[in-house]
Amino acid sequence: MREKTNDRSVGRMTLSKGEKRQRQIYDTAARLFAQRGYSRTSIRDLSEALGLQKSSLYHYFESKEDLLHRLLDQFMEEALQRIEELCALALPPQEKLAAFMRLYTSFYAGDRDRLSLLVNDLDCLGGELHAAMVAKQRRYVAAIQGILNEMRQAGLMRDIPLPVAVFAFFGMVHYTPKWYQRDGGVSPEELGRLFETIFCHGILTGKEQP
Amino acid sequence: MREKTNDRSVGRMTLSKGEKRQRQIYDTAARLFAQRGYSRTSIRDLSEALGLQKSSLYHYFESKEDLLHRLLDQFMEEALQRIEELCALALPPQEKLAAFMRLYTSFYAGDRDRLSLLVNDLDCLGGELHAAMVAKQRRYVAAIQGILNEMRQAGLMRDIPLPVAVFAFFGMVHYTPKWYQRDGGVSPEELGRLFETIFCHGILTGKEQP
DNA sequence: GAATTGGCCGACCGTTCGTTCGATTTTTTG
DNA sequence: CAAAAAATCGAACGAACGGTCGGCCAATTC
Repeated sequence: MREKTNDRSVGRMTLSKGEKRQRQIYDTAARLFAQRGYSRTSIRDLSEALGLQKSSLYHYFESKEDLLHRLLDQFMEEALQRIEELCALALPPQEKLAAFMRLYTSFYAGDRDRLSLLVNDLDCLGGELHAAMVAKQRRYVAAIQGILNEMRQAGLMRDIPLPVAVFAFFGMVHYTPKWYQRDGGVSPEELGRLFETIFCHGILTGKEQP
Repeated sequence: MREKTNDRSVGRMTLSKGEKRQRQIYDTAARLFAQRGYSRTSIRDLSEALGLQKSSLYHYFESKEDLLHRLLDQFMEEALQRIEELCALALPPQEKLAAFMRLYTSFYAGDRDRLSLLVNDLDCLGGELHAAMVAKQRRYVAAIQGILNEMRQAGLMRDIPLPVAVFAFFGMVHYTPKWYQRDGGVSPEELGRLFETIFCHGILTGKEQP
């Protein structure tokens, strides 16, 4: 039950008891970790929230760190897949930039718990696990940096250092777990459009904009 | 040596041995807490970095939580003082907004360690201490929200919900500890001007801009 | 120079942490 | 329905944590 891929579950619609439990554990862990932070949330906290003994949990992950890694890895992998899918499209850079921001924002702000882990607790991983996650993060940065570079060369961008622009955007999105709530009247998709407005008007010259 | 105010030190230029030690301890604590996070940094870590026994540290603060609170309180108090000083000035709202952003950014990005504590470890405080810090934070939010409200009423702002605009800005600045380094070619003051550019063009209509 | 204070040490305490292990119960398989 | 596998339990472990206490040493005060 702790193997990375479960062959029997592909293409089936009913979940076995163990699979249901696994999802329940992962979701609860993400929620608790996001609420109180990974390091201050104990395995005991998690087990009590689930109504299980803490020793029972170790049938679903190898260690607390492994649990965090699985949560982060699944989340980032899905995001990366969608993003690189979008980057492969043949779109004019300006439209690609806007689409990127809408996708990134809506996906991340749409799963507040996981984003919170990504932003706050990634450094709790050590050694290889940490390095692997950082490597995945760099692929995001490279993606948006590539798009912005095109815009710069086309003379469409203000005189702002590329990293400053990139991290201004990441800052907006990655800070959302601290304040944004889905049920507050603004959907993740709307938030994506709003960030697109702010960022595009913020870093682009209006030369070719409507 | 752990009293909140030290009468003998006011208006004197030389620091006693204990006062020097106190600063050394606070600065080292801020650095370590920022590097590895408050909860994962032990009193033992701090004592080893200082070359002292951990019991010795308790002459300078009452508890680990008290130490964090002092770091945050000093930092926020100084920031608030400067900000409310600026807000008291009779400036047109647009200039005030720009000045606010430059001040806020340069002050916060100028002390990466303390900002990191503020963003990441404020929730490690419990009860009254936490409530007091949150109350101070609200004064920032109220300040910038007030300015933006003026701009909105004057019809100078895009159709963006006020909280979204406010936290987009806070997001940019509060995310800087994750990537920004003073010696990377951009000074905190320059960064403030860049964020001003991005944010103002991002949320304001160009109607009354040069 | 004696008395007082502030700074520091080293040993120790109780608690909580993540993790392990063998036994037992529940579910799935043939 | 029996055998195999998966899931859960309860007790225990060593390590690390924040914090305390009494005594020692050096600096300051009178």
